[in-house]
Amino acid sequence: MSNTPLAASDAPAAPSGGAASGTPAFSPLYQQIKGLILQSLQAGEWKPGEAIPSEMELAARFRVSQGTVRKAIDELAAENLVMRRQGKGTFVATHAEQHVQYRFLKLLPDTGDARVEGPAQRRIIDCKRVRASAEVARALALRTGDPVIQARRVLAFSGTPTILEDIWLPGQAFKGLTAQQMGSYPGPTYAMFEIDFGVRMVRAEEKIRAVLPDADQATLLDVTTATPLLSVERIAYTYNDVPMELRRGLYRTDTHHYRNALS
Amino acid sequence: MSNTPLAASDAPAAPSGGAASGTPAFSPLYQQIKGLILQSLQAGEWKPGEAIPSEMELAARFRVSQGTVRKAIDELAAENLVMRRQGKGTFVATHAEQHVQYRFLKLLPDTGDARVEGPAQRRIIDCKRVRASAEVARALALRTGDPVIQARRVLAFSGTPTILEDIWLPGQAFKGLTAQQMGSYPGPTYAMFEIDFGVRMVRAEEKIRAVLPDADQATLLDVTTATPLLSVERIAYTYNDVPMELRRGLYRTDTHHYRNALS
DNA sequence: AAGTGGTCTAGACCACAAC
DNA sequence: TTGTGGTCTAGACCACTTG
Repeated sequence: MSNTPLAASDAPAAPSGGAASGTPAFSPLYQQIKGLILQSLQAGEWKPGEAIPSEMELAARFRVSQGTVRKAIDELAAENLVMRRQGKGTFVATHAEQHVQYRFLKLLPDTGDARVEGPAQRRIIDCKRVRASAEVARALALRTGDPVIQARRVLAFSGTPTILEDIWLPGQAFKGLTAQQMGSYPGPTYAMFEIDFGVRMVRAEEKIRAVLPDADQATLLDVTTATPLLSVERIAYTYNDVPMELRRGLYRTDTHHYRNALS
Repeated sequence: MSNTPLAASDAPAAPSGGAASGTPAFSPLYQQIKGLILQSLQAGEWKPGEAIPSEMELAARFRVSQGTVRKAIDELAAENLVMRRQGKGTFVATHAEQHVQYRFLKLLPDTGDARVEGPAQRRIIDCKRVRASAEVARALALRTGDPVIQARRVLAFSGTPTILEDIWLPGQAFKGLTAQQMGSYPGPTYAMFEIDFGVRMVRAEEKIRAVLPDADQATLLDVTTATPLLSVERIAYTYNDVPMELRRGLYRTDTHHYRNALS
């Protein structure tokens, strides 16, 4: 078969892209296929937790070999966008029934007994509509003054308040989010975002500092204002690197620690 | 060709492993090839920075197809153990001429201008032979009282002391390490470990907390004892998950932050 | 021109899950 | 038994680097 796939409804453009401009911008076929699958994911053609079509079906749809589709899916799986299960199929990743709950939370109890810790108790302090400050607007790629939803909550482990979080969400996408919703949903908040708002967090970046809490923060975490805390500023992104959440966490690290693997 | 490679000097065992014991312990061919390449890397058959044999050569040596070798190398490259360069070959990864210097250091200046920051000024405070405490011994998989080398140093950026590190190394492997060596080597310390001691750090794990410094630490970092600092406890591993370094870092986060990407 | 890694294909067979 | 992802092969061709 020719390297250039035939024209078809879903078929990709010829692999060798690039017009008269400077760089050839060569893009391999499997990357183009990956992009097409990504578009379908983004468009919601397959919902979180559902199976996507089999490799053979996708190969037929895109007029390429199974191996090419496989390599595209390999990369999506490596980025945690889909999940493969031998004998069953490939499924759209979700924060709900994830192998690890709380995929983005790297705070673990100091005791080696990882994840024997029960789910956190949540206490919603606040949840209101506000206007974006310059800083919040920049983080969420909005304009200063745009409507945002701001929430504050405390997570406690076995009765000890351990995490204080301030969360900012674009008002547009999260219209109608209530404190009730934030507090009552069982399971990860990001799962609730998927189900109730169709917003899927795909990756995140964190900036970590050591800080001292102000009086309010100290009270909520049941520590003194002289207790050093971990400040974790997270920006979470959906598809296409669109920021959809700014989250400032204050972590107590007297019985927990932030764990990171380097390679 | 048969799925079972022929017996040869370097040829892997039959792909379907497992004797009469419980689990079949099936291991795909490419994993076995990966293991064999790993052994050669560990044995020093190819030095850091050198090229390993081409895929065709390895395929011939192991009596498998090029595609199988490719998949094995793919995984090694994903783990940063080797580095592929199209048209040139596959090279043993090194901390020396790494694309990013300081592969394991995630502290960045707050200014978005990443890595415009010059190299850190190093000041060795101390470097001596001591006996392992219970804690150090556990981290390095030694016995309490075994000889270890302990070093303390301060890293400064543009004149501001920013990182205070205490480092413990197994005395066995690092016999003869001097303060002179720690201070005078240009480039990453891990590169010096490779060249002078043949020890290659392959991955690491960090536990991060917020702490207050004691008087000594505060003095060395030019802060007060009320200044919250990031405590970064790192264990670095060579091949086969053998721990070879314990490092406790104190980071000032007034002009820098610890950056982490989640996916 | 020769050698390397990178892409793409087509087909065979294996392991796993569900019916 | 059927269908899924997973492995393995063999061969063709492309892109990049070096001589």
